Amino acid sequence: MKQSQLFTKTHKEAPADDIAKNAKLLVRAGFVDKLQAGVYTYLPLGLRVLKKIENIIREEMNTARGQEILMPSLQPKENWQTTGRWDTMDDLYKVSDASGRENALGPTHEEIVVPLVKQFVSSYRDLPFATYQFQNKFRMELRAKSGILRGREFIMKDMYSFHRDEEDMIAYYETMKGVYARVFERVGIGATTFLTFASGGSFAKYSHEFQTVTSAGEDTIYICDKCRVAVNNEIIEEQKHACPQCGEKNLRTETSVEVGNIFELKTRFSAPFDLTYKDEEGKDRTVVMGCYGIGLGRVFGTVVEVLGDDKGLVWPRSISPFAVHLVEIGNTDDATVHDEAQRLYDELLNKGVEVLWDDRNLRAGEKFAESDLIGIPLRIVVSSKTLSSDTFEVKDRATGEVSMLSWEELLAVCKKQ
RNA sequence: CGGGGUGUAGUAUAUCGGUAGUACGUCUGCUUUGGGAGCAGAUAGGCCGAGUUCGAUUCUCGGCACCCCGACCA
Repeated sequence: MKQSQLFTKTHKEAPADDIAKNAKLLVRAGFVDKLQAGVYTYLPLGLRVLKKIENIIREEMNTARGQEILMPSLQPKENWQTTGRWDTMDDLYKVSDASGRENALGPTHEEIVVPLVKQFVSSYRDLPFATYQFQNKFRMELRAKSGILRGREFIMKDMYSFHRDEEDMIAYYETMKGVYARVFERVGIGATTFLTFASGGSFAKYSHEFQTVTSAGEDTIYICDKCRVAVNNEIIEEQKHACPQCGEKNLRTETSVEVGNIFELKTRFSAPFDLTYKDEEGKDRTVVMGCYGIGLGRVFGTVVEVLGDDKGLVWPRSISPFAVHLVEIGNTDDATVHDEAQRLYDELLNKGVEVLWDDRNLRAGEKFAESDLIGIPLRIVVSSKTLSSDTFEVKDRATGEVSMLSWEELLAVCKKQ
């Protein structure tokens, strides 16, 4: 894409009132726009990142045999009354129409997915399976905060699994731990993300969260470096400051943000909707469920918090809006610079490389500063200086390292995943 | 929801109970072109409502919005 055609612009200064690094950088770089507290628009660059995160998650959910669907946000009150959550869930948005009919704006989808699958499940032969979606969730947070980390409307991947018994559910739940770890690895926060024991709510002894260490977080976890697991502060009393896996008492304390969680729902939602199947003996049995969530905005913002530096965003290749930032400079008098940039742009596109081409007639300093702010992993400069050479000047955004590469070498680094 | 803070142009800010100023941005022109450049010109602003006052952006009250701390967060 040509940068001259991007309708968004970057800002030299960040909004004064936001403290969160992710909010400052993402707004400055033109990735997101804040409509109101906790409610954001994803702009072209930001949406590209969001979609890449989404696709990574989708690939992993499909690998886990999840089947993608899309359920509505507007949800009848009756469904929520069936589980009792119409009255007990404090952060539920309730809307009513002209005739007085009440709906919830979905904060989660157990109340919808369970009646849905009830239409299709009747035998033990129909189990197990899992279904998931990417969908906007609404939660009336009393205090939205930390940029896109805690919003009132946000996109979430929520998956629900259905099983004939707890044993089968737990086996699937265990595989999902690995699937989740792979997701966070792929989006670039694997090294700082820990499987964390958390409270199980009313369903199970523990649930599991994936917590990423960052000062922007709002949770406190205790990490066992031996097992690479952690314990959430909320259950530390019953855990007595010990690793639940090896018993180690010397745990490292960190501030972290919850980027995903998995729950054993068991029959909490299948029972009220009477979601049952017939077993081999023809006896009715209640379906056992698990659920698995990842907040996409959370993941997005967390990557910014963990990897961003004082110059701006720093994207891992896997979720960068573009693979390379082609920057031409000094093109005013010398049309050959622009021609060379055009040639390179076309060639890279031809090879399937995603390029953002800064074709604007601006000063070098401005373009470099903006390139650093946007944070695409590789920057190629075309200028009168580079024209005479057969090599390309490539700068690594994360390390700042500059190297001169041949066309083959350039293609290789551009395509490297 | 409790506590604290802040609302002035697209952004960041200044001053003031009496004509609202600066920088960045944006627009026009010229110069400049390897780290947010320069000159000239232009553009655009007091969150809403009530009160005090001859006069309120400024003081008072109410509302709303935003930020921060806390509580909350299947």
